Amino acid sequence: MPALPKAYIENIANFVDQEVTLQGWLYNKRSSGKIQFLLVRDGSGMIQCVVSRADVSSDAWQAGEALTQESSLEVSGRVRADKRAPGGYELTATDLKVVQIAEEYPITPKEHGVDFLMNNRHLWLRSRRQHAALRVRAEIIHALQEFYDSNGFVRVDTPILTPAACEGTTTLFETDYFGEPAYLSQSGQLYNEATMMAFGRVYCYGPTFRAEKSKTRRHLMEFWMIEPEIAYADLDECMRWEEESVAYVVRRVLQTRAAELEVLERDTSRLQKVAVPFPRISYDEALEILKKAGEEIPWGEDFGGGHETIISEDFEKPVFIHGYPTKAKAFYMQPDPQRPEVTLSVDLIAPEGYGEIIGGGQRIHDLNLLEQRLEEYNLPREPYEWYLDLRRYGSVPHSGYGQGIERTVAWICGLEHVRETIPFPRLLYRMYP
RNA sequence: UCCCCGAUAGCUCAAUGGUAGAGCGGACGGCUGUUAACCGUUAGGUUCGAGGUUCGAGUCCUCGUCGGGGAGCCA
Repeated sequence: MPALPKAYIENIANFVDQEVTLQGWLYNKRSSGKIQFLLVRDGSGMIQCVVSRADVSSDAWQAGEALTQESSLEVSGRVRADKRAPGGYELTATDLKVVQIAEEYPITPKEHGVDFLMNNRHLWLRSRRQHAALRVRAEIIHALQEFYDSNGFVRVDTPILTPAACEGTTTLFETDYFGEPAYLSQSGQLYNEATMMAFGRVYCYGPTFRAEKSKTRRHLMEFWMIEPEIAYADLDECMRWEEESVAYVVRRVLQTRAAELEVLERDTSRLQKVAVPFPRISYDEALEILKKAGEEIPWGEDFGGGHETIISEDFEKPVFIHGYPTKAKAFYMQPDPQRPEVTLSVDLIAPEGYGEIIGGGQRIHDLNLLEQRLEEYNLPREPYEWYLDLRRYGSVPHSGYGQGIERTVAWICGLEHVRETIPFPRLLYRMYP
């Protein structure tokens, strides 16, 4: 094979009328007696390569004949703009070399069931829609980090192995730490509050674990969260960081991942409307909306997924719900000084029924109140001594929040289920592959 | 943990209680512009498991296993 420049399909427009070599895999093939249409993907994109029997060596033609779905190959040829091609470009092949002939590939270009696809998740990742969703996921993570990094936040990551519950409510995965019990982190927040006192504005990004037997389209046992924590921020500033970051990310994905959104058949007109400011309603106002929709729930109870959907349908953008009842929220939530029965907490509900994508609020900064809350929630004092220290040495009002990456990806991509937003989802009763 | 639904060829699905089939994928052959290409030939089955009803069960009943959707909980 001649030494031609290597190209990636995402940059193929830069090589029009030049001869290049692509290294990739066969996605699909259509052929007749004298012409082969090879749909080749290389991880960066997909392009159709046209092999004419008259134009290539006999070896190259035979190589094309032998190719099965997902066989790996190197193909050289001239890049050509062609209106008939879905991506706008085609490669007129001059040479073709098989790297490996794939065995009979289980995922055919027809419909498949969820169970089968999940059992073949390691292969399913190559499919067009899965590839697009994970490309968008990568863009979202990149954009979020870029947003915080360029706004004075320092990324300071928190431990995954922890000695005790962060919030004491949810079930934790327990593991053995040289004879001592250790737990997989369900949130970096408490540690974030410590690093925030050192760096002012921080965020952590990493996996979190919930041993809840949740079996819905919005739940994973292992999911990723980005958690900012901001010194001297009140609830209002907290909401402003949330909406600015979310609007930034949506704008960014629309700009750079339009092709992927199209593969996903996402209606982007809904995303175009996601600009600051986001609407803000109180818990009490949310109850009113539910009441009008015929879903009356008693004051003090938290919303279910169905309730969030009803509320989100009243708004075009993500909507803040703030001021949840104290008893419905975690022990560290700062009570509203005007109404101690509610907290300075806030959830951000995504549009179109995608549910809560961010939860957070202002934290208790007063030592005595925090000690009192630990008692009220029946939490042991000793594991929280270091956390109480943060209120002994220069305590300040502060706020923070946690954004669930998979729910954010599901919303922006318009996906039915979070299992398609992460490469290898950990689901209830499913840990393979 | 609870409620609902499902399991038949590698995959997606058909089959009134009466001989288990199609499309895709595989193999072989044909076709010079195909777009989930098309056309012909062909191979491919312990109908999830264990019992039961019946002359006869893929089909009806019981139990179990696995999976899907949802609830609760949450991001």
